Amino acid sequence: MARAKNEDKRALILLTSKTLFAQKGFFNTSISDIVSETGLPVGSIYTYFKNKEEIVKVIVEEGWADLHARLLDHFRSTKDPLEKLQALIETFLPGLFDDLDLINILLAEALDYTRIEEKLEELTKMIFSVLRSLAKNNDIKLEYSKKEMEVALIVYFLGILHAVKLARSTDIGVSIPEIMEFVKKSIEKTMGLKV
Amino acid sequence: MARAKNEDKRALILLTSKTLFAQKGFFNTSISDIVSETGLPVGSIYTYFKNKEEIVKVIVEEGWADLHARLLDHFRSTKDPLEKLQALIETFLPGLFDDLDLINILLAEALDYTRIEEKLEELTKMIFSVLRSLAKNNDIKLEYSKKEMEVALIVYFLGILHAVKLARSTDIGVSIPEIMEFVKKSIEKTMGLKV
Amino acid sequence: MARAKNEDKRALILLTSKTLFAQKGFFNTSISDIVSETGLPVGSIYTYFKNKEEIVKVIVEEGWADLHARLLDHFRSTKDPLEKLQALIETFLPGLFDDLDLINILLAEALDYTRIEEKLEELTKMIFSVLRSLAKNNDIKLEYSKKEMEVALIVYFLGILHAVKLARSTDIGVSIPEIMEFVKKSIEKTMGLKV
Amino acid sequence: MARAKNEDKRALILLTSKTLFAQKGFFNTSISDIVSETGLPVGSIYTYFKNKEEIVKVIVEEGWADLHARLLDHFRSTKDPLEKLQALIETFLPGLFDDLDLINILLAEALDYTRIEEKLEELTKMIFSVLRSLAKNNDIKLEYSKKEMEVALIVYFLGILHAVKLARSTDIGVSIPEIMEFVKKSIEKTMGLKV
DNA sequence: AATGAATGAGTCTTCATTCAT
DNA sequence: TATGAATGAAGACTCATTCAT
Repeated sequence: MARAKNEDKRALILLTSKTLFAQKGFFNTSISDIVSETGLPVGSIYTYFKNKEEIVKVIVEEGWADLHARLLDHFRSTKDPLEKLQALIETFLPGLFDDLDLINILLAEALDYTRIEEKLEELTKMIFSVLRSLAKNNDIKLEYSKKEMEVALIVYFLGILHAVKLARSTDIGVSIPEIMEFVKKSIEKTMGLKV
Repeated sequence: MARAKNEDKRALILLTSKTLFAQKGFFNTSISDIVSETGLPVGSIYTYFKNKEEIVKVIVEEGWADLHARLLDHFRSTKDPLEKLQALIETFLPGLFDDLDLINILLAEALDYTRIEEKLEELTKMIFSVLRSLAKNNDIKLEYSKKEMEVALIVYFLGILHAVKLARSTDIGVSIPEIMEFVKKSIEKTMGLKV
Repeated sequence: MARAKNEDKRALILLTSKTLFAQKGFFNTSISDIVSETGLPVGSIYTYFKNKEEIVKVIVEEGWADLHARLLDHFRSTKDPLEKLQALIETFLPGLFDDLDLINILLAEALDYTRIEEKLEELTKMIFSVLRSLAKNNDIKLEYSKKEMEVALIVYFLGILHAVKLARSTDIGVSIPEIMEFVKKSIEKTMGLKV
Repeated sequence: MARAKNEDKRALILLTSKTLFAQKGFFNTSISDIVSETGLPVGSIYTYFKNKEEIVKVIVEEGWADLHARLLDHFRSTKDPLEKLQALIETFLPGLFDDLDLINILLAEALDYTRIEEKLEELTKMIFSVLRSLAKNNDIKLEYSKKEMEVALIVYFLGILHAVKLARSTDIGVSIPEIMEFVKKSIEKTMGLKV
């Protein structure tokens, strides 16, 4: 009885807000902007979300969960660490780069709204374990300690995200394929193998 | 004298705003916060700056100019590219890392208020020319093209800044000295020499 | 059976609302508060009551009717005006004082939602007639005219209620037994007899 | 320099709000009502008061302080306790009754916004000391203990205020002069003297 | 009848900027 | 020039009530 909560509306609010937050920033996007853009009445925003802050939080949380799940899928589809690495580079990263809105939000506001450090740690661990297996399998002597790898991965990941963001929104003179190429070459150099 | 007093006020506004913007963000800092913190009357803020936006712009612009000048000073103090590189690593970077407030502002809001891409380009060019001389002087065959170096420098620079920011404000499990160490090692690996 | 269930719901709404209105006030109590506290669906509130206002009105109306009925019962149980007076003082007043929630609502909002003056008049008449019979029976010469008695009863009644309210909710330094004692002594003084 | 805060505006806001609060109640009076009625811009309300709640608090606080001061003046103007009592009855009470708006606010909302019990205690002490001197001077044996007097004064005061409120706003059948008369007679009875 | 999502007018409050003094 | 009161559009959010299911 009574109307059931409408999943489509929730999704519409999230999608619209994500675009707006990415374009204009969280603070420059008003609830009234979201209302105009979605065509929903103000009240409806609040039947689906406690407040404006919760909207960003959910965008980040669900966006990240999605990325994470996709990566896990790729990792589970093979045992070979090299294939895992390839999946990471050829499928996961481009997929992530497509979600520029999420990247924007993550880099701009996520710090205040979600534990970004936990997410980075999750990711770092997964990649580190792949690289280690890869090294083991191919008899590669890694020149970096665990801690060094950790630092490297964090710096790379944040750097790549930010570079992609700038690549799309400014005249930085660097393209996304070039960034992809850089990532690939770096890994190849570090691991001494072709991907 | 009166002039000096005015400069003091301007500087006070900039310093206070910088701290506040870095701590609470641009949008969560009100002019009235700046007024309370500086003890100046509201009107004064507007005799020194056109509006709130101009305050961030000046903070970023002057902050960057300062960094840039410091780097140039170091570069001019020697002809030896290795010494230049060392100055970069041992003086410039730590100096930059000390200005965490500026880093915070640059990464969070700068995009909207200043041409960060131009600044990155400036920096990239300087470093690139150092590395090239270094390679030439030491007969190192650089394995990266100019474009690749550009991409690499951008990714590294942004990644390092963001990592430092996170290192200070969250529990990311990575310290600034570790980040410094990573930078050094990366350069040594890439250039095949000790710094 | 189904009917009984409905009566239960209606009663639950009234009881819960009464507590909430007394605790937080009518305007600080939202329908949603009543919903949370009762566990009933919002819609149910509106199948039992036209709107929020009607809930207070019913609380006051039924609460008063109950008090009135109890008083009448006591009065009917005896012919002796002295016993009536005693019933009034020893049973009715303490009973009323126990319904602090009703007192709170009556004093705070009743004016807007119910004809409190009619209720006061009803009560005043009953008490006045008791006192008159008492005076007659005991050959007491009342020093107050009818009008004066009316004023006195109104002032006393309102003053007592408000004092009880304050006694319970603030640190007024006066207890309910002390108020009871004052009432008794006043009547004894006025009527020149022991109760 | 700059405009000085305008005492007239502050007074206008207080006066207007007092009337509105008394007429429609605190919760039924919106800031926007105050704005319409005063003709001031919204912002101005907030340059003079922190928020809506502060407006009531100030109304009550300043209103009470005024009453209190007036009473003190009367008390200081004479040493004779009988004259003090007369001042109380013939000047202070009528003055208070004229400020019906304040009475309304005091009885309706004061509990939540001001320590009404402290105010009652202040008043009670003053009156009690007058009555005691009076008793002493005239060799009257007071039949009430200090505590009893306290209770009596509280009940009387609250009862009178509430009765006056009802007398003005409803059809309670009792007039303010009649209430005044009752007060006078009660005191005369209790103290055994003419006022 | 029962339900609870839907609605949007209305709430209080903020705040960058202006301008009278 | 220095000041800080004045301004009002815009902000996020609430909530009694309705009505589709």
